[in-house]
Amino acid sequence: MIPTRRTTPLSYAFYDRDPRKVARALLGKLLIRKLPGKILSGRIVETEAYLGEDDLAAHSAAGKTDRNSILFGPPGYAYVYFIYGNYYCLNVSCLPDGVAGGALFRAMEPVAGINEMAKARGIDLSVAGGAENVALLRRISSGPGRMCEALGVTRERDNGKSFVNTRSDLRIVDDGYRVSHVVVTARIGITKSADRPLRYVIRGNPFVSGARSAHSAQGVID
DNA sequence: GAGGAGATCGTCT
DNA sequence: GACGATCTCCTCT
Repeated sequence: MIPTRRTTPLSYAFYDRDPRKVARALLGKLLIRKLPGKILSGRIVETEAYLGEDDLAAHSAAGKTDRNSILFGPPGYAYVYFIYGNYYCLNVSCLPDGVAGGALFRAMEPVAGINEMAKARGIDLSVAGGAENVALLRRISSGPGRMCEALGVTRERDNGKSFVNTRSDLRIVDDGYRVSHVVVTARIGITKSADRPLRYVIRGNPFVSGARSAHSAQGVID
């Protein structure tokens, strides 16, 4: 599924709105990491919306700190945080400067630079049927921590980076791919405000994360 | 295939 | 000092 169509970078205005709309609209877009001499990319298949100060599960719920200040800044910037001593998670800020909100990238389908991303994850695609083995490909970027590891995203390197600036090495583009059905479920891995339907996944896509809980979670088709 | 628990450390109180 | 927007390994069925 190499993108051959013309791609359009998402604009500042795309992110300058309700995180629920942004999270929903991000599905099907291409997340691109430009590295010297190569490009890594994947199609976004799963996101979550975090609404700001009135959403107890959001990092911004307790107010602005050094850590979460990006969420309170202008839209279209990367908010990267370190979690559980091992993993990074990547968000994009939403809503106007001064209003907290963001969308978390939870899973993507590998599109380009697959071998590099697999290598970064410590996955060997040279085994029998590796490149066509969906179970193996899932392990590359089906989960927030996995995505970041595959794309080499770290807080030191990417926190506060613009998704809109044409010189940024972290971009999101629309290649014309259209999502037919979106399933909306409760968010994963949180305890506060855990029942709010703010997780968005492409229905039937094998690359979404949380397969265990996803089977039992009640989803609403949007 | 499903479920449980440990690893690991930055951030906040 | 406690907790956490996770992942992987291990065990059980």
